[in-house]
Amino acid sequence: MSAASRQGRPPTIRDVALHAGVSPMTVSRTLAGGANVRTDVQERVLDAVRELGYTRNENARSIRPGQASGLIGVAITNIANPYYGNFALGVEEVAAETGRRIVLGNTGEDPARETQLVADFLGRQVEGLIVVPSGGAGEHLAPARLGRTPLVLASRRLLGLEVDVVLVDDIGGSYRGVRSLLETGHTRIAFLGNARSVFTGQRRFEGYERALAERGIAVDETLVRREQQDVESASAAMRELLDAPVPPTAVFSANNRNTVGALREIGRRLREGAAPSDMPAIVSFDDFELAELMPVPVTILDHDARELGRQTARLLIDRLSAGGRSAPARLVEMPVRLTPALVV
Amino acid sequence: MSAASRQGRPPTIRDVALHAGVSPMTVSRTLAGGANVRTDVQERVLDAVRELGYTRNENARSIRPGQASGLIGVAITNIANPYYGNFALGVEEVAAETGRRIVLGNTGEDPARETQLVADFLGRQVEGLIVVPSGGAGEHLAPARLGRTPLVLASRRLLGLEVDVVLVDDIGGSYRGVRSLLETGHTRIAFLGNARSVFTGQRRFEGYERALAERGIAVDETLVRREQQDVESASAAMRELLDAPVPPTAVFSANNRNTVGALREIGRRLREGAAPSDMPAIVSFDDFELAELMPVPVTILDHDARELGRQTARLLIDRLSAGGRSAPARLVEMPVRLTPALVV
DNA sequence: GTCGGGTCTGTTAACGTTACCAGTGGGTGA
DNA sequence: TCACCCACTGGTAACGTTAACAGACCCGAC
Repeated sequence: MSAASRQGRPPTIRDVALHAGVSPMTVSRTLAGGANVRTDVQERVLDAVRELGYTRNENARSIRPGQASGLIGVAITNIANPYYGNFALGVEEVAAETGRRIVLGNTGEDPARETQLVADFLGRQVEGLIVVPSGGAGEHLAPARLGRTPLVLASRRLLGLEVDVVLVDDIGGSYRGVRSLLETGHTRIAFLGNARSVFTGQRRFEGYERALAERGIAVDETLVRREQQDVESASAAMRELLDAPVPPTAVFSANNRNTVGALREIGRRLREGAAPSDMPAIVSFDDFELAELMPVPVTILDHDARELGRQTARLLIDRLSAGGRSAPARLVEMPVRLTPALVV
Repeated sequence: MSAASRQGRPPTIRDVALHAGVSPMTVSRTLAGGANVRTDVQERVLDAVRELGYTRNENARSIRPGQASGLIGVAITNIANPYYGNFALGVEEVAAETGRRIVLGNTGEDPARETQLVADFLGRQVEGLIVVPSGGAGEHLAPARLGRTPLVLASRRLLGLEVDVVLVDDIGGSYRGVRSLLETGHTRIAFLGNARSVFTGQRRFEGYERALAERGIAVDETLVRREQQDVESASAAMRELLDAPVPPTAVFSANNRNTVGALREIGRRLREGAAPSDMPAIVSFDDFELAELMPVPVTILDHDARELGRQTARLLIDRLSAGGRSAPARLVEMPVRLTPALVV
């Protein structure tokens, strides 16, 4: 029988103390490492712990001053996206190294949910916050709201917020991707991406623009589609582009969702008898599995989401171990790797 | 200035009370909904809350008897896998409906990490646990360890553990998938899957076996590969199969990782000049994006991971709202949908 | 012998919150 | 006029934990 002493409530340190015939303090000391507790007493305590199935109440522990909760709040925009899954994995990895755990929340790109999430994280006494901002103005991340809780932003930046940020080299990556298309002779290159209001969407468009400008090519607004939110709308945008009187010969897709949507549309046309050689070449920002098996050449602009997570977590851990001292905000930019299309 | 009253520590309910000229109790009542607090007093309190940037300390709150933490611990084997990402999303969705939040942990298929994770979850006073077991014996999930904390298992089952489980119709799905291959005339069908010790690996093999047996075909052990852990080893296994004196004409892949590995190997051969018609047909348990664009026909056995997450969460929420009453353990089996290969 | 130092253990008082009880004051009905 | 109820507010004590202090004991040095 390992029944708790009180009806249906988990055993407390007092129950363990009683069971082992010592004071709660001795139990606490034993569990904290056993300094200044006789070995035989420690054993008695640990036996009692096992017998009662005692687990220390971390919440009660964390309300005492100086006791950190060991939690890091992570707010991402979409857990189902493997990109953010990998990001979370990287964060978790680094957090685990310092014995911390992550609480993960999904904002679904909704600023209201993000606000609520951050408030909840703070209420649970997280030691620090990692946020992939979902586009809102970000008052809920203002220093006054966060108090002493450090914050690191990932992927996107918020204007007017002086905090650590880890970004991807969106502009440089896009520039190189589009340049690779120009070098193989393409001049009508379409852009599929996020709205101007999305930080990465804007930056990736900048890279596109810059590469074209270098060749003296003006942006053709009829080739630019920036409102797609999901795979379906990306497919639709691709359909419009391909049905235009003079369709593009190449497409620069600024993110994973757009790439998948574009490829779905291409697949549809191939099944209807279109020739692969009539389909545009694709450059995709963000990797996806089996890209090398696509019926049209797909060049990948890849960055390691997991490493992005690690870097972000490291900046945060840095702040945490620095105590209260506030260093200036840092900016880290992750490199982007270009993988040329494999020819099937 | 919204400086906290005490150096660098977040404001407490007492600070708010002082600032609003009321007692802590009145603040607590206001924050709990405002019953029996005059409207003008409520406003004064809420003003003080805003001004000080006060957030209720949920940890302190949760140590009082009868106050639930509002947390659900979710242990999955691999966050980076979009399958589990979608699963987590489903859980989060249902949890959010009841105002609860999830704490997500990654076990990486390591029973030791799972044990640690569960202990930590319990220490943080989660209201319930959702676990995708990572293959260990599961003593850390025994009722004695969990006390009153309800547990629901997803995807896999643990022998000797009488708890709610949500499974996928592994056997039936595999059976149908393999039968579809038999019906199109294949008789040499290879199996790529998980080790016998993995619950789903065993079940999916059973479906494969059953479909073959129905046609009077004995399992050819030279066509069975069950030790692959990742994409690379799956590719290697596929290579061996294709290099055999009499290669299989079709491959049943029991999970996403094996499918991707097999397709990578097929892609390699196609780039080296092999004819698509010489490649085996594929049936894949688990969906993946752009399957319809593969150079060989891929039939998909799909189940909705997000819905699996929702179902799992619902079983748990049920237990939570049932109070202490213990109903018998339930088993839910999710259906599997077969999507025939699209011909390019 | 006793003093100093160490090791070991227990007592007390918080941490931030809320349930419970005890008021206070005003209104209503007899 | 008085009893009673109700709406409102505050004091007290507890939730499970640990830091700080205090005491008990033992050992060796003077």
